[in-house]
Amino acid sequence: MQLAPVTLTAIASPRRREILRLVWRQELAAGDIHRAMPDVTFGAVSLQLKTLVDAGLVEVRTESRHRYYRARRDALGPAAKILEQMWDDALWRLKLAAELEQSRRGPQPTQPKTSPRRKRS
Amino acid sequence: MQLAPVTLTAIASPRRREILRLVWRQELAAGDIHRAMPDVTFGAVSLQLKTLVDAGLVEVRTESRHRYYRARRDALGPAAKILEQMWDDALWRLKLAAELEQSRRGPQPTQPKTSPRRKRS
DNA sequence: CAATTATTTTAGTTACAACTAAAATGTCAT
DNA sequence: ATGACATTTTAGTTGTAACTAAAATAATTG
Repeated sequence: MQLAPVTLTAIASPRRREILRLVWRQELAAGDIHRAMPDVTFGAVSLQLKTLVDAGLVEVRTESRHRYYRARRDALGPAAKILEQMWDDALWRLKLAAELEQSRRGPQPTQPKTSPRRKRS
Repeated sequence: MQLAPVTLTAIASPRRREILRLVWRQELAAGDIHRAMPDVTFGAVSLQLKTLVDAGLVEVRTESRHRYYRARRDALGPAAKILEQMWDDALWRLKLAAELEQSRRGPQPTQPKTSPRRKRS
């Protein structure tokens, strides 16, 4: 399989990666996708979906009034791994942050926030 | 190893991919790199080099008047494979094109290029 | 048919990446 | 120091990606 340059530009956009993540393992209607990202208009989401479809990275199925989108994971080839890894890493970091937050509330913070010096002079 | 989003935007640019290819397996001075892409100014190349260095994808070594650049293949992680594959594919296509060209000069073309007409008028 | 829902498309705005030309910086030789 | 070379940095231009608001399309329901 050949990885087109358009694939690289497609996954370089955070917004499109967000969409890809949503439809990675399940079909979602355009409206569902928009509901998951309320900071942009429906039109914006629709345009990005079109970009992804044109790049061959997402497939669409029309059913009655709805249009269901789903990632074509195979078409992404080696890029699929990169995305999954990025998402895993992000989860990992979130988890770490949450644990840190937790411990900050608890009895003894394991690490002072800044200036690790014990004492000077 | 964590693959930063900046890596994706870095390799999404054809110009930066061109540079990465040049310094993939050898050090090159900024001037050498510029000489290999005469369609842009030296300044433009220098800016892209800076972008690549800032993204951590290229390292630089200063020696006397020159600055030598080289790809950090390990820092690219899974993206390295993608790039190499793209370049291999491009070579592959070039090779096919060359063979086609060759056979066009030879006795029997295996495939007419377009419009199989023998002669006009 | 009209009204409702789901989505796309158009036209226009804005932010930014990639570039150029020119000035600035740094390094070596004389 | 002066000049030549190698490169970076600055300031300004331009093309385009990402967006918004609104109009257009399309399917469904009463």
